[in-house]
Amino acid sequence: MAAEELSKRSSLLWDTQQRPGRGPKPTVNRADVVAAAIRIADGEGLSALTMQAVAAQLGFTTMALYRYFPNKETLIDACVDTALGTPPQRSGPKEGWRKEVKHWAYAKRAMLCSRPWLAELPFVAAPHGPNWLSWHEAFLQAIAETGLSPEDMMDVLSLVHGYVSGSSDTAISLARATSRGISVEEWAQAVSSDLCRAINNPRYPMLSAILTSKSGGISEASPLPARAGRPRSMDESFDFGLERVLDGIEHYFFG
Amino acid sequence: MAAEELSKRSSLLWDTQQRPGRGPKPTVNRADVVAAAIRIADGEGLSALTMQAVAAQLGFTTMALYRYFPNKETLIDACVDTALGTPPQRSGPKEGWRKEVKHWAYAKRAMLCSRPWLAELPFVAAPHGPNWLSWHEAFLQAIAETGLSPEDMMDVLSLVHGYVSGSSDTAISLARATSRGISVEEWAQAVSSDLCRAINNPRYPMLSAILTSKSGGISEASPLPARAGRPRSMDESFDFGLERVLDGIEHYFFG
DNA sequence: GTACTGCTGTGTATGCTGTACACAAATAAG
DNA sequence: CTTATTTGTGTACAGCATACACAGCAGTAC
Repeated sequence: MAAEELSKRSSLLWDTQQRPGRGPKPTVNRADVVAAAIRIADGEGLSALTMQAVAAQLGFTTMALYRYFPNKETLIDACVDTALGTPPQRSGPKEGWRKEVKHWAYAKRAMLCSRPWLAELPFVAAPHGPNWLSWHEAFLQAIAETGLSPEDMMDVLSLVHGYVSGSSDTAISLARATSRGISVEEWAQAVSSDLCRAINNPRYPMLSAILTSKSGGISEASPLPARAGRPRSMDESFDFGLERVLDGIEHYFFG
Repeated sequence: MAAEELSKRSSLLWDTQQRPGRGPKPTVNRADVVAAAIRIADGEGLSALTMQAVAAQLGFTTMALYRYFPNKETLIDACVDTALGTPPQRSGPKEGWRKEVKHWAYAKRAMLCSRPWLAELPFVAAPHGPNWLSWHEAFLQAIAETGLSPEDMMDVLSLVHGYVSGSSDTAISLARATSRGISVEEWAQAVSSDLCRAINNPRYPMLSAILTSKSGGISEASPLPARAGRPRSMDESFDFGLERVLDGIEHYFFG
């Protein structure tokens, strides 16, 4: 049964290896192996992360790695958790839950963008390691003062967490492209040329209209409070969405 | 430069192959190849999706596939777009933007969960194909009546889209596990045993407190409007978050 | 001390992967 | 009919994760 496999993977993440005294001392430890692997992923992308590359980085034979991790999957599990890092420490007095959550959200987005290869892994399927928990812990501390019930706190956590990780996709995609030597302009060109295939295509009337409208065709006719009509940057859109999420939380819980 | 590669990948997604008359008729077409590949991914997971497996499924030699797709990456691009499918057609009168958006969000979540292998691909990096656009189109139609400006519509789209795809992670992970023969109980057990490592660990005081509190320890002391104290299911949490997102949008634009 | 045990890193081998290349059969255009 | 072009095949290769047997080291038991 594959369920045991899950718990094996997980236990390796939490295992503090105490070596019994017999035999030669290992020349490195698991953390060193993980560091080498992350260096490769950071520098050359996930596809360059092979067992041979990691071994070479450490001056080892490939097979020596299997003394530290039983297989590549568990090595990657460890890389993911280490790469998540720990959320930045917020020193000084609390600034209110809303500001605290915003800091957390920005930090998480920045972390994800700085390691675009993380998003190439189905890392929800990976076991939850110490650092993954520490991000959750930090969030809960950010909203500790609100006095919400445990269940509500977890719901708020999964709401914000969901929004942040989902809406960072585009930024991550850009980060990956630039780390592969594609310029921002080239990337934007590629994305927009995909979108522009909708123009004048009867299958996409709304999209077509929006893409051709010189910002305002629709909003001018509308009596609604519209923000400035210029197109928004990715970061502005992220920020806008985050504010709406926080509004939603605020209105529900704190009227 | 890798930028040309992006546009090559994209153009294959939109290409309606008209074959010049010379040479033998191909026995199948691209759609057949994609269908075979998706059948494999659906049935045996992404790791079983090899060129050899797809070819075997079609009764071909492996190399024959390269007459239809120049490499595996472009085949997968096509699989992703096809697997996204088209959003369900909403017939009948519109029920108001809020209900329409909810329908869209549920449909998208259901689609993602029904094909957990989609989440194993960095598919934001993939080019945006016809079906990807059709989901965006459907969303825009859901909020068409609001009369928002094009820029605001796009921001609302990316907000809801971000929330839905990000917060479906856990459900997708479960779907993947069950499709691999792991029972719901086993999966829940694995996840919760990871979480429970936080208990009594001084690194995770909040998490520890929340996990040990029998639902109410914190909320009882709170004068805030709390929902029923029982733990929520994944779907309930998703729904709760979605409502908050919609609240946020509503208050901002239609306050 | 000496023998034993269990660990480390190495060397070699295997099966699977994506894919390059040359070719034969098939088909339409001239 | 000839010629050009395309389909599917066969063979080949490099790169991948990993199984297995082995050599040497470092403690433990006597």
